[in-house]
Amino acid sequence: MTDFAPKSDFLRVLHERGFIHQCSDMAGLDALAVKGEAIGYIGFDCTAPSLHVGSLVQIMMLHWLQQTGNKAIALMGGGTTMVGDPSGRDETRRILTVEDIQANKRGIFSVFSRFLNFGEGPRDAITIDNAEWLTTLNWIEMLRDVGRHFSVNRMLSMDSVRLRLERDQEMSFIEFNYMILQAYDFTVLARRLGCNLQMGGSDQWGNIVNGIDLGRRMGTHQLYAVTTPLITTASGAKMGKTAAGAIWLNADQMPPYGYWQFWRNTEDADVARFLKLFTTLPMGEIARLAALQGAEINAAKITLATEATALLHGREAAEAAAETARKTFEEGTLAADLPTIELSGAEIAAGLGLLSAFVKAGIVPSTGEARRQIKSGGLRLNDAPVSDERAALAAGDFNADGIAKLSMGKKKHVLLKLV
RNA sequence: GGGGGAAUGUCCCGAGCGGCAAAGGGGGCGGACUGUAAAUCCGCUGGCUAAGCCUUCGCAGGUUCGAGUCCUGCUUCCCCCA
Repeated sequence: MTDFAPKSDFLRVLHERGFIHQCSDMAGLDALAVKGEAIGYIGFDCTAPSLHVGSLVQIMMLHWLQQTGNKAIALMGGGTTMVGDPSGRDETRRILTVEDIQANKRGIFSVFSRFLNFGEGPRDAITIDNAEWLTTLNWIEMLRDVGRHFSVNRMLSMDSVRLRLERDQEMSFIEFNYMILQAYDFTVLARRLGCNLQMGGSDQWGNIVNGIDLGRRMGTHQLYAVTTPLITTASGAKMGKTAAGAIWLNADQMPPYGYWQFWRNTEDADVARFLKLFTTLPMGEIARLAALQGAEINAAKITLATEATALLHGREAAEAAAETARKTFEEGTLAADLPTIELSGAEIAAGLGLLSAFVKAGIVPSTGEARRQIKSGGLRLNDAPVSDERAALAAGDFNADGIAKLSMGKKKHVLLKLV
């Protein structure tokens, strides 16, 4: 793969930016993409109301597919989510209700329009829900048309199944069928939309290749597979899964400022890789940023944060987040658009304890935690360390605009605003 | 169907002679060092109106001054035999 020089913009971009882990047939796919005839899809589970950063690599791949003149399909797994993908899971997924799945689908779709141009034109991206064909399948027909092409012997040898069996972990029949449905999706998309490429994370390789196989047996045109490497941080942690919660892509679950901060805090060793994967900056510019050493690399992190945030939330929100961070961290001044909690004057007059104020601001989960943080010197009111657990907020703690700043650690800041 | 084992601090793993807010990890949070980085070191890691009070060891009862620990029943999971 490394010695292959793609002729198509699509594969060249994916290759130089580090998106490709495996590909079923580089030359074959390249030939299609050169003509702008690659029609690729990625399936997205509807298990949560928003996608998180972990799905961003796939979204970026669709983005590039479209940007390089090919057709992108975002497949919503409204049907497959009812079954549950066992890949990479030790335990059976919780079975979601149909209503939940529908709600999740709406939340997830809102993100795609940021990265893809949807429409009716030949180069426009489209979205489609596999519930459309999966939910009306007839069991006997399915067995005869599709099931006969699957060898149970081979299914048992697939990682997603084998690993479970080897560890004596339960795998229910419904999950066992997941790979059949995903393979079937590929052939349906091939027949309906001329789709010829499925992309996904490296854990999807088995499922995707099954689809290619099924396509051949069912007489579709040649299908192709591309998978991305599993993206982890240099320290080995999975992307986007912090203890504070996942890094969601929907703004109502992860506001632009928080999203910007996530990228700003990237480890040094990850900066270059992430710039390539998660921004659309030209490679030359990335090379320049990647060459920065020591503390200067912070400039690259700021660029990474702003560019990545701009892709998702728009340039304006990204610049605003950058500015808020600059004021807060570099100048130490109040930035008005830090997360803000409103308080009434009456609450202050009634004597709101500082501990409770920190809880109210969502900085700590309990007053007990607030006490502990005070002991280790982690809490600050208007940048002055809090030392007295029994202190109460006073009118004097608020500035002329009726704002006080509560902080924990270096990074967590919340404004209290009198209304 | 028969026999055996397991469930612990609501993030995970895990120890726990009847005196237990419960060992030890991991993770996380805070502090120091730095550059809003990594690595390292230190501290913390049930709740509250806090020298006190309340609630935790699968569920429900029981024995006991006192139960995570003993007894009974139930639930779920695993293993062996059929």
